[in-house]
Amino acid sequence: MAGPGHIPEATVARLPLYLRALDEVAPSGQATVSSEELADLSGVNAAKVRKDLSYLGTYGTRGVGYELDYLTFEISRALGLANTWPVVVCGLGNLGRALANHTGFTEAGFPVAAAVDTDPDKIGTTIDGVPVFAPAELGSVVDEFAIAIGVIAAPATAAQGVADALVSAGVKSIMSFAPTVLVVPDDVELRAVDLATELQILGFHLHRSNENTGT
Amino acid sequence: MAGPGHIPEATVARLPLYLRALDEVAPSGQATVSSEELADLSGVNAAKVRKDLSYLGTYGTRGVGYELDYLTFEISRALGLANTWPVVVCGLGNLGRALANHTGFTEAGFPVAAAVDTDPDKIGTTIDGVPVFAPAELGSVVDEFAIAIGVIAAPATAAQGVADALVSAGVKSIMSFAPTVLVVPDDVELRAVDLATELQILGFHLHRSNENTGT
DNA sequence: CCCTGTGAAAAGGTTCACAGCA
DNA sequence: TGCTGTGAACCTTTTCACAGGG
Repeated sequence: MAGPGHIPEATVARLPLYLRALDEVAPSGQATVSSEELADLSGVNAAKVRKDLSYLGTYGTRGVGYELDYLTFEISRALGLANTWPVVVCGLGNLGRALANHTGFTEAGFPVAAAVDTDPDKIGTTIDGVPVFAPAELGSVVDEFAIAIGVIAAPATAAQGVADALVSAGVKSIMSFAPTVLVVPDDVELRAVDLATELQILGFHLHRSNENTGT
Repeated sequence: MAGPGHIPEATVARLPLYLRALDEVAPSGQATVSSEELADLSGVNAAKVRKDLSYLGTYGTRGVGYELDYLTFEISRALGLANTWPVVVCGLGNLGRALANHTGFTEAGFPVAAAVDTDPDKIGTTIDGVPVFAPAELGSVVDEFAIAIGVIAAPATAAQGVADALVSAGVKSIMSFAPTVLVVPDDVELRAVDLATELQILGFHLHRSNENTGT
């Protein structure tokens, strides 16, 4: 037995890819997968796959590969997917509504249990099966639905206030789509996804290759 | 003069943050910003800011800071924001519609010029001012609207086909929200944003801290 | 004295290459 | 022979610490 002493962040970020790859292999009925097969399906290289999996402990068989069921179980466990983690979506603009209704969340074990918005017309109603509450109710919502993760889809100007409210309510994990820097305590895990930033990074490369088309 | 010999990827990914920080400082009317101020506003540390900016060439004044207007201009230029890059959104499910209507894209210089969907009821209509075309029309859409970036919001099963079509049409930058690995030629820049994966990464840390709450 | 610019050190992550077990 | 597990080399990124100009 080799316990997962400490798993590097970069590895953690790839574990979901491996899990997806394993799901794709599963229907084939094969009992084992090689690191190369996993690598192809997850878009990384085989050496990296092996090193990543070695951090979970040693689950492969030399000359054979990894047992599919067992590996799936171990990765799921490392990711905490034995539990389901209820999510509250904060802000029901275009993006917020799409997220509240996003089937991929529930499928991955993160059901959207509640939403919060400032619009009086929405408060008290149900949107796509998700009950909508006022911001002031956030604390009790977190308790009642055992919210583990807050998703911030509010405008940039409101985002820090929402983050503060989530933190006060005891939420330790936040995923933000607001195009602004959020400040949270050290013990709160924050992941920021900024769509405009992503496009600007693509823009950099577009611009670069246009420049190099000269000379 | 020190030309931007080669800018590391990690730096490129932070340039949009600095730009946003500069926008926040602008209303104050101050003429210069220090690396520390920029650092606070963009959530990184000051040494990193200085090193990053040094890759663009040297624009700061010792003892004073960076001239706000000039720095804004230089970062914008490095990111290619002098141009606007029209975007096509492929797939008008929940997420696709939200993206097509996302004001942040246009504001950042990436107008959504067109959308593509398989639904005959949507083809030929206009959704939030964005004309919708059939997948088969993608080639001509890319030409007509001078599309620079393809955003894939189609289901996982359709995503690779959409990517192939975009590549055939000559698109060199793709942003994908589909929860699957996409294969594209080396000269095509691909950024994948997987929402379920992001939540799973948060789940890992939730799980970890729960474990450590014992003993 | 203040704040930038940058070598040098440290940390983190990736790739290589091969030993070792089935 | 086949494929895992892993030390070692390598590369990227971050951080430190301070020289140097305003």
